[in-house]
Amino acid sequence: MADVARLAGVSGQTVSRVANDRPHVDAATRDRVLAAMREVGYRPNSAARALRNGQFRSIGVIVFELSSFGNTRTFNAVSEAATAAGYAITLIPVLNADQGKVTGAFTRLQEQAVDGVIIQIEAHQLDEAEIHLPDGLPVVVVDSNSYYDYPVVDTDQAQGARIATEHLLDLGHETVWHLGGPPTSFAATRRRRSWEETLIARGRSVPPVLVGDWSAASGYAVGRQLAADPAVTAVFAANDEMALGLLRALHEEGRDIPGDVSVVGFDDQESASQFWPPLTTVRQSFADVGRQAVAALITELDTNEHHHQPVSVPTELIIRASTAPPNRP
Amino acid sequence: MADVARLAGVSGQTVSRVANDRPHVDAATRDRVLAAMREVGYRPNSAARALRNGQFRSIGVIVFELSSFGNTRTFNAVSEAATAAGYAITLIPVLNADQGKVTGAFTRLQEQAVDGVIIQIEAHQLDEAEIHLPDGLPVVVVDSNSYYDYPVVDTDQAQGARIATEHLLDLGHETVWHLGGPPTSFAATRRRRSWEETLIARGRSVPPVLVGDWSAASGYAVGRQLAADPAVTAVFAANDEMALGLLRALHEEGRDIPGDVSVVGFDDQESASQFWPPLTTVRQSFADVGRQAVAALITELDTNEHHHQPVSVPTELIIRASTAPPNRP
DNA sequence: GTGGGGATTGTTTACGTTAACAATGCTGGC
DNA sequence: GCCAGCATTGTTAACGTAAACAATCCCCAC
Repeated sequence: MADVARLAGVSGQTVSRVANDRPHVDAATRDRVLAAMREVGYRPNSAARALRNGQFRSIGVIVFELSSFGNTRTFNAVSEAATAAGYAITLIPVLNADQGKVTGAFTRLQEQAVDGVIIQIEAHQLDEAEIHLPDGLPVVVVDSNSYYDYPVVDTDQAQGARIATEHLLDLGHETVWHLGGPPTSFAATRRRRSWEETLIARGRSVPPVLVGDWSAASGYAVGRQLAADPAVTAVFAANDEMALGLLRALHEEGRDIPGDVSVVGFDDQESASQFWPPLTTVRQSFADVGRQAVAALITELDTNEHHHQPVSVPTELIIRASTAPPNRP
Repeated sequence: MADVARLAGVSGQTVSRVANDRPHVDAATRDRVLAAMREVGYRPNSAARALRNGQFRSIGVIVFELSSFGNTRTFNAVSEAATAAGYAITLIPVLNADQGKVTGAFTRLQEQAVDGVIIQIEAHQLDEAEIHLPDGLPVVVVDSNSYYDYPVVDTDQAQGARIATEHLLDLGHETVWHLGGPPTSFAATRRRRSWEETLIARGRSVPPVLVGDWSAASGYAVGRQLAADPAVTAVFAANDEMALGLLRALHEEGRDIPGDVSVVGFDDQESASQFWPPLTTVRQSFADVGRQAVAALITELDTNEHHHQPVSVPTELIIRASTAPPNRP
């Protein structure tokens, strides 16, 4: 900056004004400074800026398990939205989400001088008492329970599970089995509960829940039980991956899909349309969740006030070839 | 920091020494300072640190298309490795990789005061002439061609394609068709070339290449042609997603896998083992690529010298149920 | 012609940290 | 007992930027 000032024959302050597009700079002077900047290859040093202004134009993101499909997609949307809003993204991945790790991640983010934090970790893994946030560091929580003292953004899990279950019932199935996600997941819990409530509301029997861990392999393992049971004619899988494993188990057992068994997934991951058969599933908009989370955080940053209404992003049923009315014997 | 110093009755310098675990601090004093830190909730301000030290302990990552499987996995590994090494990750996603965007991403990273950059964009999308790096900002390129003036880390695409093709030939197939990735991708190009070279080395005919865009949907679209051609008995798909679409096309055409047609994929994404049938595929270790990239960058940071040998991470053939010897008519 | 007021530019200072140097006190060998 | 030398602690200055304030200068209304 000093070089630029010298070259342009102005003070550092004027360079600063030009760099920040502030008024009160003569057009000729501005051009001179801009030319000098180009010549010197001047880039403002954001460390100094951050130090001076007390903010970094940077958003910290704490993610647990970037490997899973949904988390990745959401993170992707968050990063795009943040970038579009002129914020950089500082990522802290947390491998095994225990208290210490999460708290440590927070500590690191504080040190990184981020302006706000988006936590993308299922909330029950957090113990509020354990996490000490500095006052004034805005936080938005994604994919979690909503009793937190922070704004929460999430897919409307209940609605998604309901339309999936109702779709199968409307096709004429007597009841719907459920291949659930891990009980440690709030999303899984809410999908399971909504499925159950939907069945009860329609006066149907509620079959026992089979539980996987989101992975296709677990869907296969659990799916073998479902495939072997001729009473099963309709299954709602808590995500597409497990549905994929279930499809394989049904194929192996020689059961026709959707002739013998209808399957609905959840996510609408890109390849779901290419499963065999193409999967009927609940599309959730990770992109919207990410965008909304960033929007909520930026609102907090700008206005400095929480608004605690949780944001629920609706889902949409995508009907493909894996569901059909049951074969009447 | 001033508060801590006052509370502990020492100077700021001593607090700094404690914070950085420097010697020359009395044990009693250290404890007093630590207690004061806890009481005040002191966290060092990394902006000031960065300003003072000229480095941020932060690595910038430029990623094109975080949505694709491989990129995401690699990025994930990069973030974990960097975190383990005590570096934070600053992500700049680039949506549509044109020159301007990439250059802009660089600019932003420079402003973010990162210590080094990992570029995870296929290199042919970059035009070296267009990119002006400040001297001394170390760069490592992932997944790209290797004629760059930066260290390059990538999966050994040629070896992977070779073992896939040889596996099919060894099973007794006359030749191997190829469902290739987009020609704009270096990885796709190298896989295609290696497949071709392997066929030629064995004196086999080289069928025309069919090209997809990595997506399962494109694999299906292209796969329909392959499925309709009875001469096709073995296909090497350039990634698992396209293989999934191909499997669907073969199922639709009523062709038995692996009885009529054998299929090999590339990636070994998690669900490949649950495809129908479970997919024989080439496993590439994105985790290794990410770790190596970080290691190379940190070496550069520490020693301040390039070492230009490209790093090639080997692949491994995972044999499952989608490949078998051809049916002899 | 004169003074007020706005536009433009410069000067000073502070942000929080740490390197370099200075100062103090203590230990031990002669 | 005295001084060298080391351990401990404090003081000063600087990193690059921008806010606050000060200083010019020019234009225009009277």
